[in-house]
Amino acid sequence: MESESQDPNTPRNLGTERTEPVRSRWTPKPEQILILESIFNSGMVNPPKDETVRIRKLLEKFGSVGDANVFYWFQNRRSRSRRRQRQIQASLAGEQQAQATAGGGGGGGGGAIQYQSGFMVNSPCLGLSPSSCYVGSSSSSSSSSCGLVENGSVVDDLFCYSGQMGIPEIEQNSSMVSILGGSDASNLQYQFGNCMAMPELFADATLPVVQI
Amino acid sequence: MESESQDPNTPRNLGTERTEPVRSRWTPKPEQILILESIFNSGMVNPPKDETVRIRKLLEKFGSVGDANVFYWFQNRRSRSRRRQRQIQASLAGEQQAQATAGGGGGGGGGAIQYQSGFMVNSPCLGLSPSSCYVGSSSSSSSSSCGLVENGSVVDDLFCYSGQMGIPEIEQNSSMVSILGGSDASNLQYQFGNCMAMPELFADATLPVVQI
DNA sequence: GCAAATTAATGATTTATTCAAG
DNA sequence: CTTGAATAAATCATTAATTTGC
Repeated sequence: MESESQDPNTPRNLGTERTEPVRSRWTPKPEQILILESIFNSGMVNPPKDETVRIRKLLEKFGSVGDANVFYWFQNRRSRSRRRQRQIQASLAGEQQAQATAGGGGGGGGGAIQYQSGFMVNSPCLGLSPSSCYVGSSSSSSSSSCGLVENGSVVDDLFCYSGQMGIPEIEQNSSMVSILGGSDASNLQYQFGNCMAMPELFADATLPVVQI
Repeated sequence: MESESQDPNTPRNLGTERTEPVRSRWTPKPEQILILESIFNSGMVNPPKDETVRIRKLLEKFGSVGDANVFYWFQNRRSRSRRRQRQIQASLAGEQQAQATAGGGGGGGGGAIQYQSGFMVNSPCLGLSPSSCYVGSSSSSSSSSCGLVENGSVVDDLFCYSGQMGIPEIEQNSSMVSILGGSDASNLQYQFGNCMAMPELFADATLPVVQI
């Protein structure tokens, strides 16, 4: 009720408008990206809702996040990973025009992404269960309730994924390096989140309430 | 660790699975469809979140619904409306192969769908605001808190959309007729909603909590 | 060094497609 | 076959990198 919210105008910017709601977006912290990447690389590329909540709670130790942000992240991650894979395939096909079925070994090439749209046991290593899920925050973290230690080697432990990972997909280049380099968990610039209209994202579907 | 024998496949059911949660889906009541159609036809083809909640609350007077159901309904409605439009266009183009720009009047043809990705003032007639939004439930409604009367003519009033509608799109054929024919608001077969894993649909995004 | 301008990366939204219940 | 649900693809829009001129 009381839906007398602010002026429902300005779907996008009008250019000369200054009363923009300035819909700001979540900016994941380096540690959060680490966690997300590790989960994704561990094979859980499409976590179900309950797992997403768990992931969100874990990420919240490093800055405020919403479930939707986590969901979006995985969705985008999946999509872009797939697209990159396709582009690689296309460029290879275009490059070697007619040299198909070159029986290269299993190591380097592109691996097919294995979805698991329904469920998944758990992330093998980072697991989200109270196992050894430690993230190294480089300096002056408050050591909150979750056991987060600052260390460099545990970051590698984060990526252990118990031997077999879901997606090979060699792409440590993008952000991981800079993360491990210049991480500083002190700046908590928390956005405010006006989220005027996100059409997706609803909590209840398929009748959570019965309501006779 | 426990990755062996947990075949990460089964994106959907394997068919032979018996421990299926049996994801049952929402079955909108005729009155609910009426409301939804009227809102859609009134021009609000993509209601923002708060409007969706309002719509859901209105629909709940006729049976249990979730916000996600409402969102899905509009999404599918938009999509299929557009597809039908396209098919009509395609068939027309294929039929009259080269007779383009036949200056026919404004009445019949296909109108372009006008999205409103961000907001919308309100539904003109049905409005969801406590205006004259009455839906005719054919018999023995409980006349709950919202002023819902049973009447045949108000159904036409429901579709009034105050003079100018958003999408002409002649398609009263599909469901509206059967609705007005065999409506009976008494059967409240409420589903249970197990919703094992709906990856979309989350309530919070863009940092609802601050949580320093 | 710094800030405006430009580009790249990516979070969020919408559309198209697919699957499956009824 | 219709249509609710789910997901992938495409697109939009904002934030971070970066370049550029001073």
